[in-house]
Amino acid sequence: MANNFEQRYIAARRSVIEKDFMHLNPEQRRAVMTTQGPLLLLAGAGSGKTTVLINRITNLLRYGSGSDSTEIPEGASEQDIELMLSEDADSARRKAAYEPIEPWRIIAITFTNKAADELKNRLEQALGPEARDIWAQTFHSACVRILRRDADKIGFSSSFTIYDTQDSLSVIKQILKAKNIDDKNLTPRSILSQISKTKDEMLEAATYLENAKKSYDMRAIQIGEVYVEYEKRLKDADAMDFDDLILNAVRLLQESEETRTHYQKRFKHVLVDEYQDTNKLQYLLTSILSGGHENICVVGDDDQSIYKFRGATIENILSFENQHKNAKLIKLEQNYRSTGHILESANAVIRNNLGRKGKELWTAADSGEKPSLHAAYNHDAEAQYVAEKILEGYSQNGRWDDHAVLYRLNALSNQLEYAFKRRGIPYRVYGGTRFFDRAEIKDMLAYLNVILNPADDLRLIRIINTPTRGIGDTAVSKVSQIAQDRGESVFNILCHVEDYPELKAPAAKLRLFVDMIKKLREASENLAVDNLYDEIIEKTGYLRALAEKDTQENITRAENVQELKSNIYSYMQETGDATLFGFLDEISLYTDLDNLESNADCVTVMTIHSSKGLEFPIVFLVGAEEGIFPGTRTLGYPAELEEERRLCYVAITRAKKKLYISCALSRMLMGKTTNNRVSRFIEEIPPEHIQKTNVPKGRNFSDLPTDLDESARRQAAQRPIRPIITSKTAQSALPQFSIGDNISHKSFGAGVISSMTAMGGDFLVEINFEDVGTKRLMLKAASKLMQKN
DNA sequence: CGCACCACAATTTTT
DNA sequence: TTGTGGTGCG
Repeated sequence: MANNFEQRYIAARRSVIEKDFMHLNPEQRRAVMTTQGPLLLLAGAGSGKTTVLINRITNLLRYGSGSDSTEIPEGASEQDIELMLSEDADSARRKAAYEPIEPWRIIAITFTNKAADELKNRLEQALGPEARDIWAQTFHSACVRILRRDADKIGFSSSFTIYDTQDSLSVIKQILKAKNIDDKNLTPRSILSQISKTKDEMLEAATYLENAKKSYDMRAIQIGEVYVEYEKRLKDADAMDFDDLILNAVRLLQESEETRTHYQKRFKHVLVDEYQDTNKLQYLLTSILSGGHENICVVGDDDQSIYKFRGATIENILSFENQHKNAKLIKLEQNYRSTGHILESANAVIRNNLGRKGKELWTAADSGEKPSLHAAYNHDAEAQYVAEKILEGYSQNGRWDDHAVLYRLNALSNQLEYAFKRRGIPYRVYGGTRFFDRAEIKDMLAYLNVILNPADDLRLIRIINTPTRGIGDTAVSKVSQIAQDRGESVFNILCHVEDYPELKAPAAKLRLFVDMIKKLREASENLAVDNLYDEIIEKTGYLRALAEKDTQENITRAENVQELKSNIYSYMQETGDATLFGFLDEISLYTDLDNLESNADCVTVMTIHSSKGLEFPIVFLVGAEEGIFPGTRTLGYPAELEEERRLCYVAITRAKKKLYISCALSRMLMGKTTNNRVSRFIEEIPPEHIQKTNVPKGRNFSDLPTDLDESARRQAAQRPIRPIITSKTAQSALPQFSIGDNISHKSFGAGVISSMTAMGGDFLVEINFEDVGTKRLMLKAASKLMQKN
């Protein structure tokens, strides 16, 4: 009897909760309502996994484990069941909740800031302000948060600094110099990547070196020696690199029981996005965090694992069910993104991989247009073909940003850019130097870092002669040598230059520099961050130095220096208690400012890798040739080939409505011309799903009759090139300014726009300034700093 | 110290 | 072919 009552209670509760999630498909709903224990969510491309994550968290907050718990509350009664089955939805809902989870007990981990932000925003949309208490963070920022609390337990201060990759590389370069290692096979990059791998294995530097010595591996010994020194220098500088953030967080959690139990008790639910991209360390972190309750939900797609080269191990997802007993597996296979033929093509390609869980995407949408394969005469003709198809698409729906062009190799972007420029197609290439990686930004941040912490030798040396103040390499290496020998910071040595006879020559200049830093430090105690920043610009003369030459390059740099200030502003606005430390901490892990300003109507041009997670109505996949995609390097290695195939799968599944695949009969790459066959991946698409045009039947393109080549060549040459756009089309991207406008610019003051020339989706504008004369600026960047009068 | 010239190498990338 | 980094000179 009691049993029967329990069952009815549970069923009633479940049906109440289910009503809230009827907008989801059955698998999605099952995922949302599975709240207990380990859950592996295999989410195919475009299957709505973020939606599931959001709804799952909603369910946890609202109903706790009500949807799948077998427990019932004490004192549950028949009346409760009746209430839950009644029309009174509000009361029913209240009754259905079973131990609802507080938002701060949930941690959702992503890889990129972009993904974390999207998650945060969507959570807040769905749940309101209480969503802010959910830890929705990247692996790295979550680890920083954990480390800032307890870093002293593992020998760092809680205000440790974070070295980015460039910082790490310059430390390694310094070490190589000091150790006099000059080996072409031991580049700083390769050493760093070995160090990174070693950290992923959780091997101490000393242990790594020992092992290397035991096996008489000369290369490893050298790397080991560098690694030991590298670790020492970072420790001395109270610094961690990106890998250390995860590694040290894991160590901290392993070594300190207090810390470990603190988080294990705190977090009742751990969710991990893009699980196929995790490495061993990240796996460890998530399993420690979820230790005890095992409420860990990982979402991923083994078919989209494309980051093996940076340590991601597909094993994590393939063996999740072994690592976690009682793990449940739910596959999301219904695709809401692409039309039928595109999906079938993707399925047909990925089916050839062996190392996968196995999924078949399907869609309720109609089959749509077939993907097409176009073989162009050469890379030039291919780019023209793409440009024409884009113009065609634009004329149909009046949007550029419906289009994306994807390629395997960055090197393929040149031809496209050229073709787009000639036709006035506005485009944006992703993946250039990022804002925070720009030298001028790193310089300004270095100043801020040094002001906060003068013992930061790395950053101090970076700016000691930037802008130039007559302190040369010899002076710098003397000072840092002294600092090394005496075990003091460079700044300390500089404070007492007079004590060192060998520094007599540059002493005056060094003292000037130290005094400046000291004054800025004093100023930092009283000034708000933005005013301090102005003071730095003033005292260092950074902008003045840039203004000495008004090259386009320097103008852009000056603008970037100003732009950083807007970051400071927005930080200050968002944070009640804005401090210099707070600002630096926030941006140390935030690297993709560029993405924020991408709302202009442009064609997107990028690598397949960076397209993961995005979608576009019309997608072009260029360079679909053997030797490029898959690349020559991968040919003999089945595992590598499978990764390339996954990459192809990612590319295909970006397309919503139309997919244009193209290849070139002959292509020049790195100065050499080659004739390649069509990519094997494309050949794997059965003819009923793909439309081939102009594709030769022979084994090799060079089998083609030459006259066909000739006519194709002539055709390509005679194709009319649209004049550079002067009219609305391109201007729709950048509408605010036109010739003759009176404007005022933050750095240059008042002026009049005298000319505008379209350039690759942007405009080169010439402005006559009252004070500083005529300058030529790129409008996109400049428009942020100026306004119409 | 800054600039010009030459050699050399060149998947994919986030934090 | 293109971009970068190192060297040597003014």
